[in-house]
Amino acid sequence: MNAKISTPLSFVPVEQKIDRVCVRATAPDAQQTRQNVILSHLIRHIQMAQATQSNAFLREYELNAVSFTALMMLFSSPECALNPSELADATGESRANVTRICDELVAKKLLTRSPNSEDRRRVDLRLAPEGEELVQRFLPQMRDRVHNVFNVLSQDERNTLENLLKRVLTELG
Amino acid sequence: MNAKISTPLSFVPVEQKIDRVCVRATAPDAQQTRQNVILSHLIRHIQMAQATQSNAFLREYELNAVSFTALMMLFSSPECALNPSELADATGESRANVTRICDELVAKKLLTRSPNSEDRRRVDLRLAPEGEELVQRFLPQMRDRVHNVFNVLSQDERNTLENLLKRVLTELG
DNA sequence: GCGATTTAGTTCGAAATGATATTATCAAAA
DNA sequence: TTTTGATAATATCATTTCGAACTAAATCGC
Repeated sequence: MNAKISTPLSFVPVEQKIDRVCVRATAPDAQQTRQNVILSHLIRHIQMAQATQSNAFLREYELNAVSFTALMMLFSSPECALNPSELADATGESRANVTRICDELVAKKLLTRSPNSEDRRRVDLRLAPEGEELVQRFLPQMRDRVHNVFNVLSQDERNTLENLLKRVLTELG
Repeated sequence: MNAKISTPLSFVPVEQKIDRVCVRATAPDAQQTRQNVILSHLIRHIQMAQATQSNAFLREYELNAVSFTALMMLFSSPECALNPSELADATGESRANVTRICDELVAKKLLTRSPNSEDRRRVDLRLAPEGEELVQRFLPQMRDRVHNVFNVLSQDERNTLENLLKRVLTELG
């Protein structure tokens, strides 16, 4: 019953291919290109592996990683309320997708939608009590999942990683 | 100041929300939880921003990031050939998706499919000359895109980042 | 004020992706 | 040999996602 998908996440074959790309491409600064591409793919593989694992865990509870993230971001907002566009920024999802996700969450009574009194274009999304309970219930388990992954690094290393990733993200803005 | 007009990618609001999650969750090791969650979301946001940018660039040429990565991985393989499952590992995509992607690439004459002579279950995917040209043509531009992002880091910092990310990915395997 | 522009949110259609079942082949054990 | 199980690839179906078009409401410029 160990349906653990045999996921050979070994990055070695990927890295070898990137090496060969750089050899074949004969770029002027092949070494740096090689490293940049590797960094890019590392991030991609990590993200996909994380999403896959989170989704597999949450599926039993008829949730997915994006919905849970949305609930968590609401959970952590003042009065548990956000606008759809704020939620889109917080989760990284498109606004269209946020609309759909909120449809689902409202249908599940985890979330309420109400018109904003000051700006009638806006909508207030507010976490319902059931949504709050749900977040409280799953947070520890989700925390453990993330925990185990980054615990291979020391505190210093985590600080370094955080700093480096933030600078990279800033560059993408 | 903080309200940067054209920067929806600002991570600051996300980080503030993560902070509040940790405060509310009252975990025993809130500080470390906070950092782990931030790291997780940083990686997610970087990956999504990268994918969005690459897709936007490649769309003009009726390609997407995944297809291009597939072509690149073939480009760098011995004899420009791989099996679908190898290609799935190299790209991080599911096998089902690799089948579909290859359907497209074969239709575009960028790729050929032929049965493997030794094991008739297998299929040999081979980059067609047109596919090879295409990779050669776009590689410099794709390289520049990745380049600019990671160039904010020094050589030492890139080495560190590579090392840290590899250890994280290993933990996910 | 008032038209033009911008912004917030949604809708809709198309594209991308994954999970599962299916088919064909190989490998290994009985 | 026959059977059993594993593996490779695909087909099928449902879900997820984004982009573009759209509506409504606010704001800006005059």
